[in-house]
Amino acid sequence: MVRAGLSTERLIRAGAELADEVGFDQVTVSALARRFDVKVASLYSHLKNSQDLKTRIALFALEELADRVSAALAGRAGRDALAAFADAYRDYAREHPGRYAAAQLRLDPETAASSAGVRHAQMTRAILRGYDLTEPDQTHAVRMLGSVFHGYVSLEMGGGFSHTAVDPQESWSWIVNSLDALLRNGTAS
Amino acid sequence: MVRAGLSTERLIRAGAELADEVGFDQVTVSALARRFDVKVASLYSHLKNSQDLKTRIALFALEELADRVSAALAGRAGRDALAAFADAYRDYAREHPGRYAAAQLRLDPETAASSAGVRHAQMTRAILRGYDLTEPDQTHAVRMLGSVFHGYVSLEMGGGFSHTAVDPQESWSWIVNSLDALLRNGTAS
DNA sequence: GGAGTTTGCCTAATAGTATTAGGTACGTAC
DNA sequence: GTACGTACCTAATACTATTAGGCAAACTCC
Repeated sequence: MVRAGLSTERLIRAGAELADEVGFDQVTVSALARRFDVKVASLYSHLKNSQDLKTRIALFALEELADRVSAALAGRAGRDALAAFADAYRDYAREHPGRYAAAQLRLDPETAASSAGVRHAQMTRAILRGYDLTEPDQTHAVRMLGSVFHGYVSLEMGGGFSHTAVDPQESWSWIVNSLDALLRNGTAS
Repeated sequence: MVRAGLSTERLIRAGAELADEVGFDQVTVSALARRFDVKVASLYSHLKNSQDLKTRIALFALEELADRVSAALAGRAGRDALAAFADAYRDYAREHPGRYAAAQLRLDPETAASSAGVRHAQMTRAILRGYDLTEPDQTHAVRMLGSVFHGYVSLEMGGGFSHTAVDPQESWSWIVNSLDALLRNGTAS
C-alpha cells in the first residue's frame, strides 16, 4: 500500500483549494480525505479536528492576502496606495472566494493576535499616513476602510449587486475615489 | 401523548431565537426538535429540509429588519435619516446577532427578488433622495452605504474592533457623519 | 543489510445530524 | 360515536466527526 504523503501543510493547501471550489463551509474532514483518497481517520494524525482545519486554512488565507496587499502597496502612497490596497483585497476575494471566506473566520483572541490579521491592520494604518489624521480619527478611518472594503466584497460575492445593471467595477472605483476625497478633505467629527 | 403544537410559523420563530442564542450556523433541525421536545422527523411535516429552515429564518429576519428600519426612517430626511437607518441596522445586529447572520444568507435570485431585501434597497434609495445624486452615482452610493454598514457590523460582531481602545460607538458616529458630508459635498467620479 | 523503532495510514466503534417511509393515535366533524 | 385527517412517532439509511488500537512501510543505526 503506497502512502499518500499527507502532511499538515499539504492538507491546508488542499483545504484552501477545496474551499475555493465548493465554498468554505463545505470544507470537511471527509471531503479532504476523499480528495487524497485516504480514510477520514488518517487525517487526524495531521489535524487536531475539524475546527483546527478551518482555523489553519483561515490563517493561511490571512497570510496569503497580507502578502498580496503588501506587494501591491510597495512604493505607493496616497490615493495610489489606497486604490492598490482596495484592488488587491477585492481581487483576492474574487480569485479565491473560499479562502476569503476563511479569512473572515472568527479566531480566538490569542490566535488572532499572532495571525497575519495584525499585518492587515498595520498596512491600513500605513496607507492613512498619506493623509493627515491624528488619533482617534485614524482609528475611525481604519475601521471605515475595513468596513467598506470587506462589506463591498462580501455583498458583491453574495450576489447583492446583481439586481442593478451598473458595473460593480465602476462603483468600486467611485467608492475608492470618494474615500480618498473624504480622507483628504479632513474629518467630520 | 400531548401534541406539541408545531407549525412552520412557530418553528421559524424558535429558530430565530435559537440563532440569537447559539449562532445561526448552529441552528439545526435536531436542535430545534430538542427545543420543542419532539423527535427530529416530526419537523419534516412543517419544513422541507434544513436548507428550507435556514432560508425561512433568513426571510423572517429580513422582514423584521426592514420593519425596524422603516419605522426608524419615518418622518426623517437627510442626515437624520441616514443616522436613523445606520443605527437601526446596527442595533438590530447587536440585539439579534443570529438573525442578522441569517439575513446575510445567500438566497437564490427568485427568492431574493420576492424577499424584504427589495425593501432594504428601496429604503436606501429613499435616504439618498435627501442628497443630490443622479444615476449612476446613486447606485454607487447605495452600494457604498450598504457596504459600510454591513461591513462595520460584521467586523464589529466578529470582534475585529476589540484590539483598539477606541469606542466603537464613536467610530460609528464618525463614519456616519463622514458619509453624510461626503454625500452632501458631491461626488468624486 | 538486517533489527528495532517510528509513524503513516488502516479498521472498528461511537455519536450527532439529515432525510425518508410508513405507522399510530389524537382531535374533530358529522 | 364512528370515521377521517393529520400530528407526531418508530425505524432505517446515509454522511460527518472523533477516538482507540493495529499493521506494515519507512527510517535509523550499527
